[in-house]
Amino acid sequence: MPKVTEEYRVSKRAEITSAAMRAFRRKGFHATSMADIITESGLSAGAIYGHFGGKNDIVLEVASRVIDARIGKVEELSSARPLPAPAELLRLLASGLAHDLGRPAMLVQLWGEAVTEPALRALWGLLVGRLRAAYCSYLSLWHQSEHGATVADADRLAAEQVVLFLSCAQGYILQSALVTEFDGEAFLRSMELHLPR
Amino acid sequence: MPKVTEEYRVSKRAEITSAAMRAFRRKGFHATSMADIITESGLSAGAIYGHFGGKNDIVLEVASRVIDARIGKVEELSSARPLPAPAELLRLLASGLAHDLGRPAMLVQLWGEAVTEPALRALWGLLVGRLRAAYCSYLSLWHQSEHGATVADADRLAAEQVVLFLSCAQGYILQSALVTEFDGEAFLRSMELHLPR
DNA sequence: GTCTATACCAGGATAGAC
DNA sequence: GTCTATCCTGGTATAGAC
Repeated sequence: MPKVTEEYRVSKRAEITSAAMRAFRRKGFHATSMADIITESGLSAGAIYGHFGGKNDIVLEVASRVIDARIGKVEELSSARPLPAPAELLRLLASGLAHDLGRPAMLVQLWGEAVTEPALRALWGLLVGRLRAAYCSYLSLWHQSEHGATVADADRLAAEQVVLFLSCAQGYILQSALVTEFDGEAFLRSMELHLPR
Repeated sequence: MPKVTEEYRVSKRAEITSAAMRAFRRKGFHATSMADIITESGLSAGAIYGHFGGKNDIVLEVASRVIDARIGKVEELSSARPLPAPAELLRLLASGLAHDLGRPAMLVQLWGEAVTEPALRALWGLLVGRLRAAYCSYLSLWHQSEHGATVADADRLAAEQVVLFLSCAQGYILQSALVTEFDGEAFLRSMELHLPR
């Protein structure tokens, strides 16, 4: 295969994915039809089906992008000095998410979809596993640097606490998607006060 | 209107709602079609549309039932003595939910749906508001009885913390619906260790 | 690779008899 | 109130020309 063709293919997929994200962001996930994606991309049905197997395929790509960005952020912040505090990390994740998606309604719809779509569910499991691992090593570093814990103690604490932090991130996403008068700042302040430090 | 007719109407609605819940529990929410509900109920399309405006209507009823049961549980446990600890309350809610729904996949799909269905979203907002209020007064009682806090202090603490507890409940639901090898016990133990007490 | 046009299907809802 | 049969819409995916 000639290299130009491969590059072209990749960039075309990215272009379509971006268009889909814009559409999803505007109308939500279920309400967006292939016709919407076609319009938004400026391409045609045929062109899109030449690059993706179908709507499901596109969704997988979009999900990867969004969650990958979060994993990248946690990893990046893990090597920042001074290390941000746990609640501060949540705040930074939230603002990155808001920047990418506006209201993260799309993610909530993605969860709903993953319940019945095996491929999406598998992908989600994989990505959240990686996110958890990244969060876990961040937490371990935090306990070492902030409280001078031994590596073993820090790892154990991190493993226990990571599920709590993930839940808070998920709760934040859910509530900001569904509660009309959601007060993100109040939520994050509450995390600062009452999450383990 | 004659009383028998009204009673009949109510019991018929309940019968249909139960059938719908069984179907949802088995196949998930989106994958369940009206045809499935019709089969499961042993009734006909006409009969069902005589009692509900459509699928959406049925969903609203189901959602009410499920969340109402949770609210009732929190209120009931608030007057139990000795008052269960916060993490214990979560454990009891989780087991009640498992009893009603098995894997609470249906709830996650409901969230996804609520993003785009205004009626469902409004209902969800209302119900979660009530759940939050119930949880809040429970937490206040807890701080008073366990730590001898003044009413004012207990109320303030409760208001700050309630969002954290709700997030944990939501995280539990999400993860138990989507993570194949989800370990509910480990999750709850982690809550016991690291949530405020 | 991409376009237009269209086949095809699932599923929610209704009509009309009883 | 309930049944059967059927309509109709919205939406995915494909066929075939360029």
